[in-house]
Amino acid sequence: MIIQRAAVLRGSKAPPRPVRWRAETGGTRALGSIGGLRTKEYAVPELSVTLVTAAGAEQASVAVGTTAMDLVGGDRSVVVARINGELRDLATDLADGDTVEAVSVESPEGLAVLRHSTAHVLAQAVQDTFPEAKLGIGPPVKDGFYYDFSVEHPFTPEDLKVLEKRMQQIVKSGQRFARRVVTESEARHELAGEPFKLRLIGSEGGADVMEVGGSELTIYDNIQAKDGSTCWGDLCRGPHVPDTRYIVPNAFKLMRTAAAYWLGDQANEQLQRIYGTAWPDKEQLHAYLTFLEEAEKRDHRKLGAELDLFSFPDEIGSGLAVFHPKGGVVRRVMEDYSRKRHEEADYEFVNTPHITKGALFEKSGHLDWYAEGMYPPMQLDSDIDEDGHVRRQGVDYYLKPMNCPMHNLVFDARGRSYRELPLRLFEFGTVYRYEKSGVVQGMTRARGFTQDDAHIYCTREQMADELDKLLTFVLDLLRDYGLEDFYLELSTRDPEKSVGSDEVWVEATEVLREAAEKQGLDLVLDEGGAAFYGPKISVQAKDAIGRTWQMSTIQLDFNLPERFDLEYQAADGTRQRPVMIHRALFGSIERFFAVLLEHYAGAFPPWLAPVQVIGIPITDDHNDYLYDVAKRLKAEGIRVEVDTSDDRMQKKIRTAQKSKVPFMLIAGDEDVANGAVSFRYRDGSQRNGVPVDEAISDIVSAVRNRIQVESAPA
RNA sequence: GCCAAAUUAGCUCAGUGGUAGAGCAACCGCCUUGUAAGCGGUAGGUCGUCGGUUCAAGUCCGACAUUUGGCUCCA
Repeated sequence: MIIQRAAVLRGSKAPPRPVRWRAETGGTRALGSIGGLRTKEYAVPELSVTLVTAAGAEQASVAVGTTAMDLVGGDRSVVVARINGELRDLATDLADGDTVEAVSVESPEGLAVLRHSTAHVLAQAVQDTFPEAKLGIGPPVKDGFYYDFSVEHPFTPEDLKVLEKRMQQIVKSGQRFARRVVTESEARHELAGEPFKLRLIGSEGGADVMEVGGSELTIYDNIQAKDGSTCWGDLCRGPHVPDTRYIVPNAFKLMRTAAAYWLGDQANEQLQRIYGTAWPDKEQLHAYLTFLEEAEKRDHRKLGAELDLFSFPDEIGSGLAVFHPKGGVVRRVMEDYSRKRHEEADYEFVNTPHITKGALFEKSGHLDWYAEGMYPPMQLDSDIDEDGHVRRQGVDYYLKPMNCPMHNLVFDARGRSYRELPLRLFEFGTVYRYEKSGVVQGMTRARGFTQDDAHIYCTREQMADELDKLLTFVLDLLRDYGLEDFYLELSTRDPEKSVGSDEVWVEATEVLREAAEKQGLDLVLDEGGAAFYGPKISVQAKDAIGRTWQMSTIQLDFNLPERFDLEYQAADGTRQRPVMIHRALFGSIERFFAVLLEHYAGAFPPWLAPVQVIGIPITDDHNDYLYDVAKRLKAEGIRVEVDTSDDRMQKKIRTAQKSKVPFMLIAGDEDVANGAVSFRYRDGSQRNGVPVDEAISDIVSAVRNRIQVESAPA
C-alpha cells in the first residue's frame, strides 16, 4: 500500500485517478497534468504494470481503478492503448501485470481507430437523417473508411453534404464512446431493428469484420457530454477514440457513394456504401486531397486524349484501344528496346495467330476454367440441311485469351533435347479477354492487349538459376524505363485448389523465395494466392507519386506441360517433362504504357517522348535555319519537328510546353549569327546561345543514355 | 454482371418543355514578333442510339451503347 496523490473529477462518481506513481527506479514523477482537477491524497491498492514507450519498457505501480487513459492518455494524439498486445479503449481499467503502450493517431493502428470512429459518426448521422436506414458494416480502409447502409433510395451528392454537416455537429458535441459487453440475447434484443447486425451475431466466426470478433459481443454507446444520455449505439468490437472530439471536424470528408454487396458476396443483397476519408489534422486531409488531384491530372485516360496518344472508339468496342501516331511511337520504342534486351538475354522470337480452333483450349483446359473470360466462339463451316440434319460438323474458333498453349505447340513441334534447354520463346502476343463490362478501365484493364509474353522451358535443375537470372533481368529492364522502387510478392499454394505434388510445390516455392530474397527487396507473402497450377512472384513498382502497380509476373506451371505431354530427351536417353515458366515483364504493353504515362505525368524521358525536339523560329525568317538543324538531328535518329505555323513564337512555346516536348530549340537572329540555338526545357529553364554541334550531341546523348531531362543542366 | 452518375462542335463545358451557345483547336487573312495564349474572319452539332409522352423534347419517360466511381472479378 502506498499513498498517492489522486485527482478527483469534480462532481464525478468516478474512482480516484492517480496522477503519480512510483517508477521502479525509485522516486515519483508526474504523469501529466489533469488541468483544473482537485487533488487529494488517497490510500489505494496498487497494481503493477509495464509501461512501454519509445524509450523502452519500465515497471510502474498504479492504483486500482486506473485506466489506460490515466496512464498514457495525457496527450490528445493518443487515441487508444495497446494492452497486452491488443488495441483497447483508453477507458479500459488496467489489471495487475498489464503491459500498456500509448497508440498515437499518427500510427497506422491509431489512424485506423480514428477512421473507424468517424465511420460510427457517419452511421449515426445517417440514422439521424434517414431513420429507416439499416446498418451494414463500417470498417476503416486505406486512406479512410466506409459504412454500408440498406436504404430505399441511394444516397445523392446532396445527401453527402447534409450528412457531413450532421457529422460536424456530432463531432463537436463531444459524445463519449462507451463500451458495453452484452450477451447474445441482449444483443439480439437491442438490435432487433438491425437485420444485418443480427446476421453478424449469428455468424460463427465466419465474418471477420469490425463488428464482431474476439470472445465477447460488445455494443458501443454514444453518450452525450451534456446530460450523459445515450443517443446512439452500434454493435462493434472497437476500440474507439475516447470521444468524438478526438475527430477533427475539418479533417474528414465524405468522398462518394457506391453500391456494395453485403459482405462482399455477389449473391448477397446490395447495400449503399458511403466512402469517407479522415485524418489526424486538416493539413493531412489537405495533402490527401492534393494527392488525389495530382493523381487525376496524371490519369492516363486523360493524358492519352490530351497528348493525342490513343483512344477507345465506340465503334470498335469497350476496352479496345487504337494507338494514334504519337502513342504509336512511344509504343514502338518501348517494344524495340524490350526486343533488344530479350535478344541479348537469349530469347527466341516466335509468332502465333490470334484465333484458334476450340480444340487447343480444350487441351489446355482454358475452356473448362476460363471460358467466362473468353470471347464467345465463331462457328465456322457447319452445314445443315432443310430438315435440320447436320451434314457437316462446324468448328468453333476462339480468340486467344493467352499465348501459352500456342507456345507449347511450338515447343512440341519436334522432339526436344536437353541441350536446347532452357528454351525461351518470346512473343508480343495480342490476346483478347471478355472482361465483364463493369471492370473495363482504360489501358489498365482492357479487352484486347498485347503481352510481352515468354515461356521458358527448362529442367528442374535449371529452374533455380533461371528464375534468379529472370528476376535480375526483369528488375534491370524496369529500371531502364525509369521505375526505381520495387517490392516482390510471392503467392503460395492454396491447398484446396491446386494440382501437382507437394514436393514439387515446396521446391518451386522455395526456389522462388530464394531468387526473390537474393534481390534484396522487400518480399510480401500472399498466402494461398497462387493459381492452381503453380506458385507465382509478382513485381510491384512504386510510381512517382507513391502508388504501387503490379508489373511483372513470373509463374511456375505444373499443369500445362502435363496436359500437353511436353517432353525432352535427357542426356541419359530418357524422356523427361520440362518445367514451364510463364512470364510477362510489362504485364501488357498497354498497361505498362499507362503506368509510364502516369509515372511521368506525360513528360516522358527523351528516349520515349513521341516528339523529342521541336524547333521554334522567332520569325519566319528563321525557319530554314531550324530546318537545317532538324535535318542533322533526324540523321541521328532524333524525332524532331519545326513549328512553322502562323502563331507567334510565344504561342509556339506554349503549345510545345503543353505537349511536353523535352527539348525546344529556339532560333532568332542572334542564334543564326552565332551558329547556335537556344534551349528551353520543360520546367521553363533556358540555355541560350548553344553551338549547334553541341546542342545536337547533348540531345543525342540524352536519348542514347535513356536519361530523364526536365531542366537545363546545372 | 450489379448499383449510381454522365454522354451537347475535335477538346473543355453552358443551355429546367418553345428558333442550339461559349472558349480552345481547325481553316482563311492581317501582324514578323526573344521564352506559356497578337488581331479579325470562316466553317463546324440528327444534342450517344432507338422508341415513347407532348401542339412542341437537348430538356420528361423507357430500352440499348459508351464512359466514370464503386461492388464482384482480374487464375
